Amino acid sequence: MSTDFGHLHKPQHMKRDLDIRVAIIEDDETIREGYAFLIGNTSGYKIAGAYPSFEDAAKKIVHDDPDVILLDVELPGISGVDAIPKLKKLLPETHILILTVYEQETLIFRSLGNGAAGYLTKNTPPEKIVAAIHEVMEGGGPMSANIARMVISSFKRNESTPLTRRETEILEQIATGKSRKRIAEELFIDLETVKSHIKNIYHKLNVHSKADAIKAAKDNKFI
Amino acid sequence: MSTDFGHLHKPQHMKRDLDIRVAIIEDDETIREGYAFLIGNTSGYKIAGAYPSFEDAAKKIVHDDPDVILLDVELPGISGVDAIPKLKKLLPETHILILTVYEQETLIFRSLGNGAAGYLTKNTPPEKIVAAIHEVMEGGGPMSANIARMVISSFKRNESTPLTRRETEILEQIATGKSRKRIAEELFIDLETVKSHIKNIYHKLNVHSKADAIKAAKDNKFI
DNA sequence: TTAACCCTCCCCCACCATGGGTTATTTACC
DNA sequence: GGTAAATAACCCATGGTGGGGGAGGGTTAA
Repeated sequence: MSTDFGHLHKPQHMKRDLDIRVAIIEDDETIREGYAFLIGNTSGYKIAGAYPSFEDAAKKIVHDDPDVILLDVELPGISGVDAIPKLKKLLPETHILILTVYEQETLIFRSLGNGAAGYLTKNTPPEKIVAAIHEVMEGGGPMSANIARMVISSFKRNESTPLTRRETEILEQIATGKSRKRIAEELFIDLETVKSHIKNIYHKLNVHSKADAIKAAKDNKFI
Repeated sequence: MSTDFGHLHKPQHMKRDLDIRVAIIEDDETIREGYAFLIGNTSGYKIAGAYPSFEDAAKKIVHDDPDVILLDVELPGISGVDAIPKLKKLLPETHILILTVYEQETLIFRSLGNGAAGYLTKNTPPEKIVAAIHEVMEGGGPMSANIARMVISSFKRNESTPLTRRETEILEQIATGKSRKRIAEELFIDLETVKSHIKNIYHKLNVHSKADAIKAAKDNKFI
């Protein structure tokens, strides 16, 4: 099942300790073999294994012992996103690099949340894929430009919030689960003042509950 | 106050519409002039202005009209982080690229939250700085490798959570401000079951309130 | 100097949620 | 066949939430 082009260009018995061992989990055979050929023929890199699904990988990947896994997010059987924690359990020291056509926010953030070290789209040129493998080995976090843009904008607050500074502050406190009383104490204001602010927040956001206010504010990046 | 090396290598009247206009806000004169020289002498790029502080920039930057601003986070007077929203207000279409020696998480996340389009450390080689300017113009989000690593790991969940899947799910719902009753309805389970899960969560996290549970879980990246 | 906005505080009301104790069942995976 | 997880039930006392109104003092900008 595994594919190894390492012997094509250099003797394994000499350099295998220095080579970065790369595994590929990708259901499309053409793409899988293409990456394997690319990486296997790059000096300093070696294919440790190539598998069409997580189920296939699970049987051999611990023995193949890769340093970096290139992982597709859409796989037959268990999805790539859900495979991440399972792979981390099998190989805790191995870096997982997502390589996929998908650019949906949920897939990106679920992948990174599950422990992926980087996220590349498949239009990434070969030399950048190799550079990204090197980068994860150095502790970096390689991302395609559009992925990086989405990741960065996920941090960005909405500048045109209808909430005042105090209202934003209080809504942030509410979102941490604190009671109005505790918020009042920590901000050194009266409970009645907190209640007034909350009423104003609810009016501005057109909601009638804590949960709806938090959701509206998060959706609009007011907090 | 502004520095312009554009005339050194090409006629402004011909190519100025095609050049990317770059401004620099950096208090260290040597560094500021160095970047200005680098960028001004790169084909396709032009220095629109170079200023030692936000206060100096504020007077002229709207007239200088840059496409990209290179911004230091530590400046005399108003800090670079706090200058970001003010610059965005003056020039809403302009991309802000942080260029700094600081790698503290709070500075990074506050910068990105305030609307920075990218974050580079000052050990970035000149050609990568120029590439990053190009990348923000294309809608990307350039980051130094170590910055990207910090950003990605901020998404990463803790795999060794003491909470079960259901407990994690319920604590996430609590963190959105929903009541136990509403959580029960949305998960199609009894209110008493939700209460049981919450009691177990509190025991495992050694807390005695909603707010403390949310804080403990967020601090440890259980949610 | 008004008006607008923000932050602050006060009263009223009805209703619902929270924290904690204990025990017990069913399901599912080693 | 045992352990862990998810489910549910009963008890208790306490506290918080949402919404109605009004009102004073501060700043800022037209």
